Amino acid sequence: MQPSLPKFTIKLKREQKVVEAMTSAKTHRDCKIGEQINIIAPNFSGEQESNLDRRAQDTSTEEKKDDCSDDDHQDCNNAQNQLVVYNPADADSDDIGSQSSRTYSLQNQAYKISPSVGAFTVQCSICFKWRFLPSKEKYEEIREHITEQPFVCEAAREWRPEISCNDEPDIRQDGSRLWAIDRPNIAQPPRGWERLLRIRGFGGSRFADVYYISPSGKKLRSTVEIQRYLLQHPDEAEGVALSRFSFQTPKPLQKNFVKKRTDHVASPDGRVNGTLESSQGSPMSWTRPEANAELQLEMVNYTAPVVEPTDHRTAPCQDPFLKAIDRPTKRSKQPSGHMYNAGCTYGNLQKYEGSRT
DNA sequence: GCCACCGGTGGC
DNA sequence: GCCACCGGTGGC
Repeated sequence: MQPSLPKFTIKLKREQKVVEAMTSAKTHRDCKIGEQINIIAPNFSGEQESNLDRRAQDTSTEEKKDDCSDDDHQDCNNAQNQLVVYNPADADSDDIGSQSSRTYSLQNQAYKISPSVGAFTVQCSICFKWRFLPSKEKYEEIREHITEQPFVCEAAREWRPEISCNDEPDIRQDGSRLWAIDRPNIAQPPRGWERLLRIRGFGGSRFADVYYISPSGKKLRSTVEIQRYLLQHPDEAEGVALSRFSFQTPKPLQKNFVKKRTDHVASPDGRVNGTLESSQGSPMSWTRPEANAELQLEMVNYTAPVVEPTDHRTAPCQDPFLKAIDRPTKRSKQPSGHMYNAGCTYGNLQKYEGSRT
């Protein structure tokens, strides 16, 4: 039994994807912070699912395969303490780019939700069930110390007094989301500052961007900019250490989510090096944004989602929290069909990955 | 003109 | 291959 390691999940706004982060023993060994990100896209087939929340799903009656073939999440059996950055219904949220927060009711309580990320969950290190977190702030608080202080259901009683490991998980991995591994132990932003994670579209040159919003609303995108800003705004720099800022981003499980640096640019007909790009040529199953648009989270009147012990490898998602709409890409330059082609099954993904260099 | 988003690239 | 940084650009 290897030591438990953090695992994070992020569900992307309007992308019907969950970016899930977990820490595997391997990555912990290989990486300074020992994190990876697993992204699971729409129509993700359980047959080919990752092992990200295998333990969580093991709480159901279904049987699991033990193929941890992917090097990046091979130590899936140690996936614990997962955090999920999960986006609530954003159908009415056109202010995706804004920094404003919304309030919604979660089990008769009002919680502030970041429009850029949404709701957050964490995986219990005891029962491996996933629990929603009431806020991004709580997520960041837990993430900051997730390694030395693994999350347990009991800790959720802070905002859900009745919760226990005996309750159904709030969320399970299914095929409708994108998974990525977030980084553990990222310092909470200094008081008055906000850390923003923006997920890019499929096939981009990188997976995500991190921004910090200063108390005065200035958006900063690198430590250089922050350092410069602090020098120019000493009133906001007091007690603010650069070490409090981290621009580390989650990493997608779907390895081809991010275009390789050596990848060739696809020609207009979608061909790369004479072959069709995955978005058109692979047998992936895609979810169009229009289809996703009708999927909305139901964060209001929240109760712990009751998930039947069905086979998630084939059954559609029944958890209302798993319903989300996609985050539109502002730049029309990126074909939406390409972007939403992230909705591949895991098997297809691996097949595709196998063709990568 | 602003800015969110994306790509490119140097450095490691 | 990954990260950090920053320039380009299209939508508004």
